[in-house]
Amino acid sequence: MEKTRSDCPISCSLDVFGDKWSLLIIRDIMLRGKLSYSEFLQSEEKIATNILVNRLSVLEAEQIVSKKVSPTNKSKFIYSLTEKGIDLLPIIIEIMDWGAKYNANCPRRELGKKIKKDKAGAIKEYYEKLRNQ
Amino acid sequence: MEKTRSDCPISCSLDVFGDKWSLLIIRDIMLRGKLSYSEFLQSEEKIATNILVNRLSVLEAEQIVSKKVSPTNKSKFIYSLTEKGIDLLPIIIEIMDWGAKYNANCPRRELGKKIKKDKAGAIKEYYEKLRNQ
DNA sequence: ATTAGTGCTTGCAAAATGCAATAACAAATA
DNA sequence: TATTTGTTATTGCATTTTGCAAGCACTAAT
Repeated sequence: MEKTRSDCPISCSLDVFGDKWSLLIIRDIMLRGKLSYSEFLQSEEKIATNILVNRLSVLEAEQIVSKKVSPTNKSKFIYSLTEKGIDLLPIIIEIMDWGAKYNANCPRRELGKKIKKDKAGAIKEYYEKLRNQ
Repeated sequence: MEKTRSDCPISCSLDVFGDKWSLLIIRDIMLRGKLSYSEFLQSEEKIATNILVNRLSVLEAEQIVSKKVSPTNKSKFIYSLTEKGIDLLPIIIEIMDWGAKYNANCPRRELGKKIKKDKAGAIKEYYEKLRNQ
């Protein structure tokens, strides 16, 4: 990494993923089963290719995602979460919960409803799901 | 607000605070008892004045913070968290926990240790503290 | 041999950020 | 009253990041 602004853990975290795109890529991998560059590009927020390349490389450098050649298609790369990346789950869940609570236009779907009913249970469930893949 | 990128609650949340500075201002109010423009300026990350003004106005427009004239000094403004702002607590806590876990140079202080030992308890405790002020 | 899929680069315009200086205003002080 | 200090905010300018469109390199499939 370049340089940190301070030794505050919040500041250090934001140095890594404090932007409008990084956590959306994490969301795609974590909650939507997306694995590849072209799948990330298709998300409804329409990330630009140069931003996507840049964020993936930062996330890889920070060891939040790992990049491997696809076993089924040698010209394709597969991105997956590392342990450090999986540990972003509670942050993602809390941001989702807050967003759903305060945006009338953000309907809670399956996971959103589960979070509202039993947040700790939802986190636990998804942790297990993520660790076993 | 301008326009949202999608109706995903994570995306909508990041539309509001997905940058390197907004959550640091929230941190200052929430965990460090800072109240005023000049106190925010003093934080070790050294936010620029134009960014600070801009973020405070966005946070106020989003009803995350409220701005009032100081009762003790009529030429001073006091910023405080609204209910919506207080609800950012779990996000702040999770980001702090992740940052402390994965940055060797980010020592856990009081709150950090409390989070590691009993995260749910720490959140509950700070919720009560924030609601009663 | 051509076409389609996949990941990535480049160029350029627009927007955001960083930095330094300074303004507007109120309160305190000389 | 005049001056200084404290507080919030603006401005100008350089730098960096982002957004967008086009295209490149390579592999796989037809």
